[in-house]
Amino acid sequence: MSFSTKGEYGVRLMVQLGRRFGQGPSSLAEIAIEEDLPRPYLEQLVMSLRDAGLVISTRGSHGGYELARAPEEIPMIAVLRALEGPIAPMICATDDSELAHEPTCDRTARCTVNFLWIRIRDAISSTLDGMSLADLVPERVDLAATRPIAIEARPAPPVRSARTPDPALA
Amino acid sequence: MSFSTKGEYGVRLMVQLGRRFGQGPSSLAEIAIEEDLPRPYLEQLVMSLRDAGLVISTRGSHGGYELARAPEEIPMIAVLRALEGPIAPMICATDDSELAHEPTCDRTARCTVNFLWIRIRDAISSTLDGMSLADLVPERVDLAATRPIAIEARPAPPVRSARTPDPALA
DNA sequence: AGTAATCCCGACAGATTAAGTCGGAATTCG
DNA sequence: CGAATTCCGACTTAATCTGTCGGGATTACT
Repeated sequence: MSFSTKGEYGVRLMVQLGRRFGQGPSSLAEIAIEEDLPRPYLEQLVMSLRDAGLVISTRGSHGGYELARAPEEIPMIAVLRALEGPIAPMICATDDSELAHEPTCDRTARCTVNFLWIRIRDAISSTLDGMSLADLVPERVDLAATRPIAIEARPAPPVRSARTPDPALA
Repeated sequence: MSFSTKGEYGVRLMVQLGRRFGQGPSSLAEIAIEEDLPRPYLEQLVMSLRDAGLVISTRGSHGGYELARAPEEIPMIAVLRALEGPIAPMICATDDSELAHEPTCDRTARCTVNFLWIRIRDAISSTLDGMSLADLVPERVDLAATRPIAIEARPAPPVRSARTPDPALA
């Protein structure tokens, strides 16, 4: 069970953009060097982020990418969905799962097991719901200093809402 | 982000064994037919489960597999770990992750991002901690009838309440 | 206008892994 | 003995992920 490195690289890219938020567009080449990642590959990833409305691009000289909104307004679940697709621990644990497979619910354990995947999916979703990019933007040093608070003070993500409607959140 | 079908098949196998608990060993061929899964592949999977001490095997004629303990005593996290390896959403998010990579914590976002994987890993772990094989063993019909109880009776998972799983895509 | 920087995008290659198969050896029951 | 069954390693095939390449489009600056 794992995410792909696509997710890893993409999140690192977003963190870099988060650090530079408000400074105008940053070029991919710059970030690729800073993070020591292959630039051509980042080019692929950033397109998913752009299509999801999480970053905006500026073409031409002195162009680059920047966050579409402040890091606080970018839920991590949107980032990972853009990079990795829907959060589904198993193919059947997507939207339609609850009823779509009823007809095949004979004596096999298929649908029974589905219950498990849905629970896991919800656990991941609610964790991610409680995190925004801002939670990852500080440098490691800062993060380490506040970590006990960061972890304990946010036990069960209270699913904060009432913020600008998220276009990437479907 | 997903589990492999190895996990799916393996859990279904475990559910079948759970249904037959106390009836002596069941052959794989039998279960493969019931679940409509390739028997040779199940053979591979069940070895992981055996090595993990979750099932015991009886060789020879009239042999087969059976649960090593009652379904209530088999936490689902053990089943998935046996089938899929450690619950690590990213390679670095295993136990040692916290300190092993400190030296490489320069200005890149690598370790910062690690924080995210650890949160996700913990969310999955605590969900799975609250479930045993017994929660999946009843037939689908029975499960549906008793589900509210099955969920509430185990307070552990910090998953949001008994509401039916969010149909709005993870 | 020209040039350099940058995004944009499709196609491709290589590596890795997952999924599934096969054949046969070892073990046990009747 | 012979049938049923676990056990186990090797193999194949298919898919996916990771990463590369080449060039076109767009813009800022001089």
